[in-house]
Amino acid sequence: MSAPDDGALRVAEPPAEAPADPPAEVPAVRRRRGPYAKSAERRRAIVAAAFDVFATRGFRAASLREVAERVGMSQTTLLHHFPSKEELFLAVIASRDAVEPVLAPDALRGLAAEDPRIPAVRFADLITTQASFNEGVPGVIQLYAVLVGEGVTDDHPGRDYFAERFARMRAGYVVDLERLRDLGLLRDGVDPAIAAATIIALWDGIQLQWLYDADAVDMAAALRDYLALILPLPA
Amino acid sequence: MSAPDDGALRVAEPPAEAPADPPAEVPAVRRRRGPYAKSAERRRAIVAAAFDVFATRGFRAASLREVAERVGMSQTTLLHHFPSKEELFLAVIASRDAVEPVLAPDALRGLAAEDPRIPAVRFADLITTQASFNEGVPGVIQLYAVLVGEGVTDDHPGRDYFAERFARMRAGYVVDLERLRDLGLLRDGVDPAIAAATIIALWDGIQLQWLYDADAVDMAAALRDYLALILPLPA
DNA sequence: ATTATCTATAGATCTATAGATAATGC
DNA sequence: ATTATCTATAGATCTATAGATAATGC
Repeated sequence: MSAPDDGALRVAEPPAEAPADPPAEVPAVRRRRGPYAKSAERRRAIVAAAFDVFATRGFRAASLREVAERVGMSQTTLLHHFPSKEELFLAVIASRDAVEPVLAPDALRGLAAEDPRIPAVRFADLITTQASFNEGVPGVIQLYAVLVGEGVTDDHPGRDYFAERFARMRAGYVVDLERLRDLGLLRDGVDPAIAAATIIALWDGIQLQWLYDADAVDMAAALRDYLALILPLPA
Repeated sequence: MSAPDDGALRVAEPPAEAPADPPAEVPAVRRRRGPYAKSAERRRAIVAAAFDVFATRGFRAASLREVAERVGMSQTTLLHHFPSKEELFLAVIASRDAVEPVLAPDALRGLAAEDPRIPAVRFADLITTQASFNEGVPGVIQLYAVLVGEGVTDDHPGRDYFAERFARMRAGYVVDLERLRDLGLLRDGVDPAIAAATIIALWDGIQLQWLYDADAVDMAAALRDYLALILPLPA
């Protein structure tokens, strides 16, 4: 609950070419007091409201006025806390990354402790557990789907974020899949790089179909079935 | 090249409660002449420009002024041809559906004419051929990715279109996969409904990654590798 | 005479800044 | 004294309509 900004004075590094001769006791810059106690909570409320507005409207069509209205403040007060729409956007996607599933995997139940397939089962279970968890927070899925599509448009503030996110996730899965391959747990002929991109692609794509018709697809089943094709998972 | 609208007079059906007694020769409604010769070409130019603007900006952030500017007409003239932004949108997605690949499948090459796997090879080849073709028209991929994400936002004119498109495509693939299953060409344990949704999801998702970094993923390879997991495709 | 095109503009936004007042805390 | 909040507003949009003029074709 403690704010990351502790209110301490932070001064930019002096430029290297500045002659080192400032009188020690001169407070050339007035001390900044930092945000008040309720500020962190206000910011959280703003980010939460912006999360919903961005998810239901997209970044560009979302208006700061609507976000402020939901929080119950004026649009200019909102801009006091987040000096631009883009900074608010970055705070929203950072908050999205903080959503983590309550891990309750029990896929290993009934599996002998010495079963060599355990690493593969764990890997698959982490993915399907997250997918099932996400079904309970549809706003998170919608925010992601809307912004990741909008992100490829010109001058979108999310472009770099999503490009890096994809690269990071692919690299992470590649490491996992190579490890599984080295344990003899990856089906012959499966390329870890292609499988990593495929897991992410399948996940993103099935979420999209789910947003259009939640009854028409089973997100966890689609992921599990793919993973069962490339890993030795118990039926 | 011929316009679907042939310029013939089309009158709305008279309301059922109207007493059937109009003097036969009275032209109560003046004859409409229909669009002039150059109108169809103008409309095509508008749709082409709107295609690009929607792809680079999304539907909501796109402006009719920018579309009109690209065509070289005033924004109000554009509205003469398409009476609202939404009607223009519908014309754009209709034009997208008209993009078809130049089919040049040669996956069957080297396959004996009597090889029983031919239906599976054909099915996979249609998909990967389309995927490879799409790489040559990145605007088509981007338009789709941007709009299908934006489509889940409130009151978006594309929502129904995409919902129906997903349903139609899933149903189509299910028919294909059930046929393959009946021929003994679908791997045991693969559910046609889940595999149909998976093919579409994987395709959409890999296109998204490709838009963010075209060098990082191989769209056709990802699709081919998945299909090779569920169908008996020659290496 | 109808269609195509334009200028002008209504009416409703939008983000962001200026500057005043109220609340908080050193 | 600094932060938080508000009203007022600048300046730039946006879609769509009204109404006039030009081009086309029955």
